[in-house]
Amino acid sequence: MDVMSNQPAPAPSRRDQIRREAARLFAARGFLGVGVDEIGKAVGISGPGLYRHFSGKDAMLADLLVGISERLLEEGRRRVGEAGSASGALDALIGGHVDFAIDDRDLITLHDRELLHLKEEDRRRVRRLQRGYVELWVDVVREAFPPLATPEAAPLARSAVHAVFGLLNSTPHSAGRKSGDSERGLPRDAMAALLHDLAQGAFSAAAEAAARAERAA
Amino acid sequence: MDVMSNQPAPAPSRRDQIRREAARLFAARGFLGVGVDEIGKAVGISGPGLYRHFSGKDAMLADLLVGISERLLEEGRRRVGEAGSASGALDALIGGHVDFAIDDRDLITLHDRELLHLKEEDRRRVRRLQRGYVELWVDVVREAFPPLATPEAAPLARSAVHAVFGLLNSTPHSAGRKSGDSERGLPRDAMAALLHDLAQGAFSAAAEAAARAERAA
DNA sequence: CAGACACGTTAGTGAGCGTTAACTCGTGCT
DNA sequence: AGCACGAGTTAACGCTCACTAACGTGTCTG
Repeated sequence: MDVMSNQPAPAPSRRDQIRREAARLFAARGFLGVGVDEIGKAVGISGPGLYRHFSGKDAMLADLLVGISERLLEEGRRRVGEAGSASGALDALIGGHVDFAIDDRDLITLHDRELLHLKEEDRRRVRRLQRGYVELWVDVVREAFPPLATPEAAPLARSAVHAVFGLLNSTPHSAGRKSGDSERGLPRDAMAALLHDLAQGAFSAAAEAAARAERAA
Repeated sequence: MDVMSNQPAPAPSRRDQIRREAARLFAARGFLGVGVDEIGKAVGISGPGLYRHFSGKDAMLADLLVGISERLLEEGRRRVGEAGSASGALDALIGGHVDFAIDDRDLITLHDRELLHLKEEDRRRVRRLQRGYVELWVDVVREAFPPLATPEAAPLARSAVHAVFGLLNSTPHSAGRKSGDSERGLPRDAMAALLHDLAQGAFSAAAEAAARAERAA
């Protein structure tokens, strides 16, 4: 549990507080459904005091979405770089995404729900990061499953990756609210293991489908 | 393709027009992001003329969400009733959901994105229908995969069903806009076949995981 | 023909909301 | 002491938007 490496507790800045509460509220009621007064109240200041920390409501959302996308891509690249084999890299990618999906449920929700409320510039930035992340997965998956490596199977591999993202990001719909709680649903680690298995099962099925198509041609 | 049974072409009522355009707009920009004037303009009348057909903006969304949920549940029950075996029933369920996810992308998007903007009463109604649909799947899946039929595997089966929904509903993220178009992504039937295979692969993996857990106990 | 009625129109209203302005208060630096 | 500055406060502005009111108009129907 990493009890030894207790850094001096970075003292969550007000900016981070706002990030967390804004993410929670946006996930719960949608970007347009939350007023700035409400976000202010959630962090203990009221209303326009937020403008000392963010240039506007849009900027909060942009900060959140860019942040997630960057973290996902960086961490993904790091894990792939450290892996010894293609299947090991895929395992690492799946594991990282599962952790993220379970532990940062709010952000996962926002990630594909509120993209459209960004200003053109920020949206392009997030889209580029997301595309990079997808590419990373597609490359690894195709290397890990030879039948998907043929040129004809490329669109299939890409669609399979998108579908598996949908699978992994399903946690907001199937689990309870708090982590330490025994509400409806599986305990955290069992859920993580299940998602991991489901994702691998799906990719295996995609590979088999590609192999069948190859044989038929 | 059922060319013979051409009913007198029900002449899409204005109400249906509104449904379709509202679904499109809500899916594209979010319920709170589109104004009634915009919906009006999309169907050729302007602004408050909509109130002759719906009691309010909320009522349009409620109509859409209740409609999808009812159609999914009814069609699901029908298919399960007509199937000869548990695995046949699962196939039929998957096929039905895939068709729906691909052909009614807007509604699929709304289905889990805008539920929170419903009035308490409508939301409860939709939730009950959704729960019924999930139950239908869970029962069929557990019957089709014996390792999932044990009492201990029940939460696992439920989570797997939710995850597979996420997988099947991923089409809005991975396919182009129009059906007859050859934009990025797989052609419709290939996408349908792929999703079918991925879903079955995921369920098989869930069953194997449950079998492993059983053996370990 | 009369009038009921379905289906629209434009103008207006009241509420909510993001943002800005003007001002206050503590805190550290010179 | 004096002062710049970060961090908040309340008040107000301007705009959007769902919804209502009042009014028009063709179309069946008795």
